[in-house]
Amino acid sequence: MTKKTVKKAATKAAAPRGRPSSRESMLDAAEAVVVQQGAVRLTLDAVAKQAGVSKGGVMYHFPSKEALLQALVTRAMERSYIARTRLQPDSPAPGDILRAYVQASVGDPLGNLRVSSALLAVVASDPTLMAPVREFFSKRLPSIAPGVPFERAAIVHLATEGLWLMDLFGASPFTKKQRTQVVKLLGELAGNGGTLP
Amino acid sequence: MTKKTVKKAATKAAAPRGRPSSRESMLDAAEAVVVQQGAVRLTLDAVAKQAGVSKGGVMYHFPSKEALLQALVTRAMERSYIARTRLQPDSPAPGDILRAYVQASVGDPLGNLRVSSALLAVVASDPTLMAPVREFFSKRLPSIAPGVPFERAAIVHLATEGLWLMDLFGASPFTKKQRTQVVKLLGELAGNGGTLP
DNA sequence: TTTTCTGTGCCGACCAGACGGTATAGTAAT
DNA sequence: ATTACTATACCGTCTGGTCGGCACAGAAAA
Repeated sequence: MTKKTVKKAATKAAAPRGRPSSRESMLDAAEAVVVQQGAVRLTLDAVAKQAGVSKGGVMYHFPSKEALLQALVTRAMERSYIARTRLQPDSPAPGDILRAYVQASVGDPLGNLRVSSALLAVVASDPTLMAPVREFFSKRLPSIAPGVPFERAAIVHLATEGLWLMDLFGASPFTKKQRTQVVKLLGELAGNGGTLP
Repeated sequence: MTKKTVKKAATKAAAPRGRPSSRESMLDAAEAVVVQQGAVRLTLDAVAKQAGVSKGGVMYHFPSKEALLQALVTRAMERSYIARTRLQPDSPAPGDILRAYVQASVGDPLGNLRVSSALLAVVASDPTLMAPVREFFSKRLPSIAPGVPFERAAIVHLATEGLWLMDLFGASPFTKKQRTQVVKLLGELAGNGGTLP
């Protein structure tokens, strides 16, 4: 019945003290459940099963489901922030940060699927938990496009989010080639040089 | 003893002619529940309560929850389509349809909130039901922008969806003034004349 | 006209299972 | 012994779904 797996031994030693890997793997499991079964089936049992632990194990790390959702949204924002800043040059020219944001948002569809799944689960379960996300979103645009004209930054930002949305719904109307083309154009528009055909 | 005559054709071309009241009001109730409480709380009981009927009454019109979700997504697409085509001129010039789409997507935030809530409930509950929506989305862009260069149409389309997403999350980074400015710019870009600052 | 029949629309009680959460006993390593 | 973690059992509530029945409209029969 219950398979006692010992697979967590891998990262335990490598991980710095204080941040055990099982917690992270449970968050991974939660995202996987959302991707595979939908947000309403994100239950503690489902997370436990997916993570290969018991429900008690999940409850130990997350005292309530709300705590799980909160951790989910926190990690999603962290990842989103990290993915963006990692691509940033040390001394950015105007448009560089915006371009890094575009790349981070569309460059890793699978990673972004996880982020969006986490957010999806949160809006679906408890919209009030989205407050920090709202703030995160609201502050993003201003911080993202120094030296870029407002309208240009706004359009690039919105279009990037739109592409993200399409991925979330799996409803992109673009072929691979078209998508590449659009992404390239977004990158050019992020700099001040690009123009629209 | 209730003989269930199979005469009841499912939600096909059944136009809401004869009975606009109950069924529609239940769908309204479902959307209201999602808006107010989140998609996971979209239960048959909640819909019944919101609509002021009993659960049995809901089950009479929608034999299963899946049927309810399906009706929800169908109506959402219909509304979205209607809202767009209503703004269309009789003999559209290049860019007119695209501009009508922008206006429809951005002009009625409250109506769009209902549409997006319905879709949100569906992705959350059963992602597989989104298939028709995907098709709807995929066919929209090509049909929307005849005579407009692909890249331009793509950017306008994506940015509009992005704005829609921001509204859905209640996370618009724009002030009212800025939003108006962006919408205006989108309208200009929809025609072939607009340029980016 | 009055009575009987029939189908529609809805109700309320109920069920089996799933849900979030609690309590507790256990293991392995420090 | 303490700490860090896991597993099992259980509880009260909620879930989607079933079922028998009620009210009422209109058609049919008297």
